[in-house]
Amino acid sequence: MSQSHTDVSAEVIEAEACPVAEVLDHVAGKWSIGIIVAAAHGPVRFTELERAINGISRRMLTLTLRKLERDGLLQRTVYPTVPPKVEYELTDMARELHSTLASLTDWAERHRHAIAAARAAYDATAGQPV
Amino acid sequence: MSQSHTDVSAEVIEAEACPVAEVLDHVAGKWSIGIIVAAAHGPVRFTELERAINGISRRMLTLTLRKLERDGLLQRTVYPTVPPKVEYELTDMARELHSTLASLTDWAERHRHAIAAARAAYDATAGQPV
DNA sequence: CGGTATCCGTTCTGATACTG
DNA sequence: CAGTATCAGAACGGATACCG
Repeated sequence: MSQSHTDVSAEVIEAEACPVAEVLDHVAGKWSIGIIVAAAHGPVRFTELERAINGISRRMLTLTLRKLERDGLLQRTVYPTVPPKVEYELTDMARELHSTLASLTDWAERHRHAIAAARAAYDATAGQPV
Repeated sequence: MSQSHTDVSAEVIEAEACPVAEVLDHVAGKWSIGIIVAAAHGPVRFTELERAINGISRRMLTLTLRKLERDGLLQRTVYPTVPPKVEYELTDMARELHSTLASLTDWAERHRHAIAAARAAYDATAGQPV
């Protein structure tokens, strides 16, 4: 990093954007948020998540779960019972993230329509339909 | 929405996660955040962004710029001067987002080490090195 | 200056099938 | 119940070259 701070902007990018981008890269997977939200109110089991998220494949659920676990956002607990039982619970860190995500949710909700409108306008103006 | 609230989780997902996921899908591109941050302190030109973000290709810059513009996050102004001049500026909506992103940045900074540690621990425990 | 077009490798996702 | 394995297709991202 820092190969010659010829201009200030570059520093801003490196100082602010990188950490977030890195985190978001892990949080912004197509399903991560859904899982964090679903696990926010307590430990959840694999199948519960599968049903709750509706649309996610077993594969993606597993992959996303692993990624979140690896990043220390999810704690995985295995109960060696006869029918296997595994519970996923948010770590403190993730719970904080969940709170933080709230303002983003809020922003998203508040501007959802504006975004949709902007998109429609853009498509109508720039990408003249066939 | 609401296809039969058999269980609460599903509703939470549909009510909260979807809009955010949708938004984050647009904001979480590898470069979107960088551009938003870089444009936060005023209108920027194409080339400025290209230099500021360092590592981005012309193609990705254009694509990301278009995406953000389409979503109404960026306003593109073309000055029909002899050497073409185009400026990109955050819309009010995007400026709000930028503020919101701050808490996420904060979270990321505060837990960066914890995440790295968790990852290292996970790799050491679960994915026994060759 | 500010793009667009094309090629190409990598990553992400989903569908399906099998297992401890 | 809670995964893992494999495969194929779509989307993403980078490099390069050309254009108004």
